[in-house]
Amino acid sequence: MLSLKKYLTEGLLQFTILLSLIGVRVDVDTYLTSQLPPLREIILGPSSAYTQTQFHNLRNTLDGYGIHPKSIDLDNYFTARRLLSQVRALDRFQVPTTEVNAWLVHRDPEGSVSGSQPSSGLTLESSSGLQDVTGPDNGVRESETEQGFSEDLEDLGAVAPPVSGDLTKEDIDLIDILWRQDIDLGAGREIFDYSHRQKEQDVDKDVRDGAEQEDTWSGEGAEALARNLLVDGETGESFPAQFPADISSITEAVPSESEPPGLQNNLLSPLLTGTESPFDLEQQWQDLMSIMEMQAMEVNTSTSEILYSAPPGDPLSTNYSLAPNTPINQNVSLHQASLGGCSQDFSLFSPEAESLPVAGSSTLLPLVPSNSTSLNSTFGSTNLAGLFFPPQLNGTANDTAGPELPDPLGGLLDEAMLDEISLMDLAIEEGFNPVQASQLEEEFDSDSGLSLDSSHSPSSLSGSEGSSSSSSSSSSSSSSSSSSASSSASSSFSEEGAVGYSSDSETLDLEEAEGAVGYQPEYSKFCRMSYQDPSQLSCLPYLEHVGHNHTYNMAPSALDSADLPPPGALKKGSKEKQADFLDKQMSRDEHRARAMKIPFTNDKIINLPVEEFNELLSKYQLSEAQLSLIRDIRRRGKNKMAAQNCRKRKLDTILNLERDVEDLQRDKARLLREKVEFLRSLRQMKQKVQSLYQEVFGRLRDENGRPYSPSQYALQYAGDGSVLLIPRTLADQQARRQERKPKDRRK
DNA sequence: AAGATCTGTCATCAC
DNA sequence: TAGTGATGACAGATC
Repeated sequence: MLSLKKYLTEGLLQFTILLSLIGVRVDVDTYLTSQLPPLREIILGPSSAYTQTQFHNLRNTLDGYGIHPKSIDLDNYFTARRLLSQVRALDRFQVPTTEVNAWLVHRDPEGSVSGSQPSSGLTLESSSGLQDVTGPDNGVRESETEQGFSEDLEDLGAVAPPVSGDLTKEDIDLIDILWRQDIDLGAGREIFDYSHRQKEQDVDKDVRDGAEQEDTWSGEGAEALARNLLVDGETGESFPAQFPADISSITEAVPSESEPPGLQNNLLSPLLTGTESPFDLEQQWQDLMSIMEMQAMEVNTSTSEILYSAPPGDPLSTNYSLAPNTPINQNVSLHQASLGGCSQDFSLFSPEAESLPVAGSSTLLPLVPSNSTSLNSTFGSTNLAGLFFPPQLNGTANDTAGPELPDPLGGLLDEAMLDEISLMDLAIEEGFNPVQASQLEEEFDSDSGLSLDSSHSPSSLSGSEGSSSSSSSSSSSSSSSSSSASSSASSSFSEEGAVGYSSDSETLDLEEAEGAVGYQPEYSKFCRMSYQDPSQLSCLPYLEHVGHNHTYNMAPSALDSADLPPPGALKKGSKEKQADFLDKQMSRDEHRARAMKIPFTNDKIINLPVEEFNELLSKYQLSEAQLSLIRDIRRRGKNKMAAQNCRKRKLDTILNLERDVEDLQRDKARLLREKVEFLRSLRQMKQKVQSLYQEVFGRLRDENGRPYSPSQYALQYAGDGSVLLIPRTLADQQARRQERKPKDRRK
């Protein structure tokens, strides 16, 4: 059951991730439910995170009755609906339960939705607009899929500058990989270079086809987005560009000096696309959770901090205190809040600019992460503002962190991240080999253990041994089984006197044997294993250099037919040479048998069954010395073959172990690569959630229509699933409590 | 000639 | 108990 689960999970997850990366939504949940209900339990388990999110309350609220009676107008309705859709879409972050208890959002009178966006509110219904967003996103994702993987593979073999004297080169390589991943996730230096961004924007624009230009974004919003959307040069990922100007009045509520690069404006959210979203976060999240469940790695926080501490303020380096399956309610109860002017009905989570925190005319909310302690609060019941607005509060923001974003999912991803990190730790501790990663690159999609042999040096053992025991190479526990199988094969071979461990000789390919230059044991072993069969010996002239030719069991007659030229070719003088040659070919026991005039061959002496052997002895009148010699010959002969079998078995065991090690290293490299991808996805999800928070918070208005200051208020997920706007001080207190709880639990 | 490797043999144990 | 297989150890042969 467990193995089946692992197998299915691995395969389906990889396939699903691949599909999702190329823009195809795969509803695994539906598939599993409709077609293979047991598989759902097998793969996901009864407590799976695939539990459908309940949006009933949300929908009910949306469909007419949840709108604040004081602000019932179409714009507000659409705005509210859009925001709620975004909240709904949080489900794809695999937040188990989502409800909206209340929706007390005021429409800011002066806020003109249609003012800056002609198609006010229509963006919600504009499928074309959404698709236009997903279109380039697909391109981005595809490119990321290709470049990302290749880059990861390149990174796996990359050489990083020495970090610590205690670290090995492989450790450094791994750290470098992760560090590059952080950069890829939006921390590129290009963010701070506006001219450079302009170039990349141009390139990005060129990439986009004309269809996109026809979308509903063709107005200011689209241009703004185009100006600010950057595509990572390496990964193809989009990340926010810092907008130098064009900051709306809403930004006054937020200190601009701590703003992260990037704008939140003009972000068409994939969350609004519903099931059409190419970037199915739910899917990825579920995949991630399944993978992590499968891996069940040990948590190692300390090492993880080392691993992810390279980029300052890296969300990955923060502490996560919430279990992955912790219920996270997304009920949006924006009590006492008014919805600000939706001057632009942009969306939050454009795949292209998912990390754009603030938009031109929208609220500019700083997303620079502060010290990690503010991120320790759990997602479910603590201060969200502590996650999103730490800079204003404690002033410890690191401006250089720029794209390093706070971690709205920090708590949510706590254990998951730790598990993943621990996996990385394990990989590092066990000495992940970049060379193996490069090998992995060559056989990226190949799990065949045999392919690895191609990368071995000619002097490697595997050249010939890979073929010698290929039948048992795929099994990790094949040492004993292969030995027994080979023994059985040898028994069938023993009729002709070759009671050898003959698996090698039976499976060895001549070409492969030729390729096994430098490993003479295999040659000689092949010779040994087959020398009892004269035909095999004679057909292998290249084995002549092996001087060991102990035709121990071979009768002189057999040697005649096997090793000597045809009788017609013999000259008179060569008979003596032939006799000498035969004498040399004979073993000591054969010489002794000949000297003692044993009337039958050593082959019979050795290989006959006991009954036949005794019967044979009874046929002749043999002296005591002859009988003793015969028994010694039989004993030595059998022991010789036993020794051969023993050595062969020992060698096979070693080879199987070697192969198992290779397989494990390959699996480790694969898991490591998957982890890197998962971390990337996690980062993206965090950025999206963070953007959503900013959007929601930035649109809140008090009774006077003024935006709430992020330094004074914060959004908080309550335990019942509602989202509350609470004073900052209260939120901080709760955050501290949440920090203590996990510590107490650990104690 | 020395070292490595292969092979046969012996001793021993276990079945 | 004898026969047989497995295996460590040793020594000789060969490269």
